[in-house]
Amino acid sequence: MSYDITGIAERLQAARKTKGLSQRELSELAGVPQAQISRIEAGTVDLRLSSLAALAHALDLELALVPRKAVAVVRSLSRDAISYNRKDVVAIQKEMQRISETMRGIQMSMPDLEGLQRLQKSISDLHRFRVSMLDLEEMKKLRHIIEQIGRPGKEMVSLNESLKIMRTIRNKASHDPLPDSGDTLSRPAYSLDEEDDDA
Amino acid sequence: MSYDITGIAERLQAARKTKGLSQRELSELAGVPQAQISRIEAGTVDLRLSSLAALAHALDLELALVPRKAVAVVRSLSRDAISYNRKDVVAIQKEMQRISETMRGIQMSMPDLEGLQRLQKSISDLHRFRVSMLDLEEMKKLRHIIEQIGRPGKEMVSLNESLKIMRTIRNKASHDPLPDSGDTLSRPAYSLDEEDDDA
DNA sequence: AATTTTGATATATAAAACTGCATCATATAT
DNA sequence: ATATATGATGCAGTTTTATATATCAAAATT
Repeated sequence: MSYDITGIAERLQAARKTKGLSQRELSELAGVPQAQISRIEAGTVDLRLSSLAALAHALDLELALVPRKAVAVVRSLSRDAISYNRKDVVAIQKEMQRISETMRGIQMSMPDLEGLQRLQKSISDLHRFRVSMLDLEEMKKLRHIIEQIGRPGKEMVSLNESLKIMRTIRNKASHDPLPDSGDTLSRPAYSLDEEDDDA
Repeated sequence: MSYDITGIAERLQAARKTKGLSQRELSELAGVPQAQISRIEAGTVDLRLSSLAALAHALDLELALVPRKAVAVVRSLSRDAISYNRKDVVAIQKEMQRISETMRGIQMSMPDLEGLQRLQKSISDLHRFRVSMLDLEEMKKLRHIIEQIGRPGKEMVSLNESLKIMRTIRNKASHDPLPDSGDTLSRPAYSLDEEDDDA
């Protein structure tokens, strides 16, 4: 029993720190006094479900009762979110937007550029994948190169380079490990404190 | 908050009934008085973490704090498919959820079933794709067949069939036309902030 | 160096959980 | 019809949480 409670406390503290919140900040978010948060994190109180739920909510967590020893795809999904940097999602989306806009401009100024349709199709195909599967650095590279297409004298070079990067992006989306997927099937993602236990 | 607590109470009761235990039997297992269990299940008390942990343990459940981001990210990403039929997206997500739950059950009841890991990896790999790229009908089929895996005598047949459907799903996700692909580059598919109104 | 922030801890009080015990209404079994 | 099981609910006593408030030592910031 008690290990469950300890784990919960640890999980709460880890989450708070991950979000870069002080106890006082979390206190304001969750409506639980800072002094209580300190005790909770220290494991010196056996807190009530309502308090736990309030803290969890403030930390973008959700309380769940899951079967023990189960390994599930949903956990895989959760793992995605745990390990995934939300900033990257936003950044990738922004890159994609810029790429789209740049492509729009290129199509207007040089609609007959050879290979442009191919590039466009490649970019469109990225929509098949989750944003989280796309590589931010490669997307940045792509955008840079696509921007060069509009520069006189660099059209074909840049376009071909873009196609090359597109291939890289696609390959990574298709074959890169899912975020932490190597661990997904072998350990319980829900209980981060039990990594070395019950695997 | 309160919905979290309600959900927990309901989950506890459902688990107890699933296991065919009376409150008195669970009381003995968990060391929590029957009267209290009744109140807990009725949601009339704001129980302590230790009580919850004891009950969970007796019901072969595990208390976990899982990121709500997982849901939020899924929701966020599915908004990408603005022009896609939202009902389908939701339906696909539900199918995915059911598939996950079913897989969880199967893994608990037959963890050593040959090929199960392969199937699970295939399902995980679906996460590379946008929900909108997944075919609802195929997902339904998949769920149906996966549900058959749990039936005695049908394990291998159903599992192999599942793998086959998985291949179909994957192929369609990779090669089917994009939804409204003609508009892809002209609409702000990646402007999640604009759509991020409810949270 | 001075100031601010952070988490830990103490105090007193109100509220509520928890417990053992008992009992009731209803359902089920004999 | 009687006996048993089940979940709900009441009661009184005990324990503990939660809270507001305050303060401290250490760390971080200015």
